[in-house]
Amino acid sequence: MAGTIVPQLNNRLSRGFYTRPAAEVARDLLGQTLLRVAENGDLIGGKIVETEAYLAEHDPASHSANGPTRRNRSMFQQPGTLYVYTIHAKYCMNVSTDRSDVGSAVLIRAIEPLWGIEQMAQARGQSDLRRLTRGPAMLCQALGITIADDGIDLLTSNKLTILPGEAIAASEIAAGPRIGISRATELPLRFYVSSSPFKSR
DNA sequence: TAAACGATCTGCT
DNA sequence: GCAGATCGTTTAT
Repeated sequence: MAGTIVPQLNNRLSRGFYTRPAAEVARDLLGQTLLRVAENGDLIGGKIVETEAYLAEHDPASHSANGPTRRNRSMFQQPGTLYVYTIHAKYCMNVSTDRSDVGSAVLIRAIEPLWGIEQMAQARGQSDLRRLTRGPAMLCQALGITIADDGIDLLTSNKLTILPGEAIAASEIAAGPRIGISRATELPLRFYVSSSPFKSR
């Protein structure tokens, strides 16, 4: 069982992994391991099964479309920086990609819970495995990620990182329109593992 | 400083 | 499946 394998924190995805166009990073994050290290050392996380790319240029749906602001500044930090924002009174997490100065990121929308399921259930006030991390705000609540985590570096943080996971077969990877946006709705920048019951739709 | 708007979720049918 | 809650950020006055 995958959940019994203890993740090795010294084996993180590299800076170079994130230093590529957002769509590539979004696709390649599928299957990787998102891991939260709790205050008491508990490991909480799982396999990334759904992401969305927000591009550096010509993407009116991106928070960075009108340049840097106080809110989106983490998108303009070095690749691998966490960008947490509030929307509808909830939190969503992204990872900065591409180059520091262009403001692109990948939204992590859903994971398959593998480690710390008890802790996630408690944080969510919900025992149904399929309703623990099935959307960006649910995911943040399950992992205890808040606006206070905005700007942390996934390559050096002791609290949150991404490790290499299992490879996903190309035939299992699907792309489609991003969810919940009103502009650039036609671009196929949402990527997901088509067979996973943990993707948001 | 006021108003509008979401990269959403939950509860109820 | 859908209507309604929700509140920080942005943009306009």
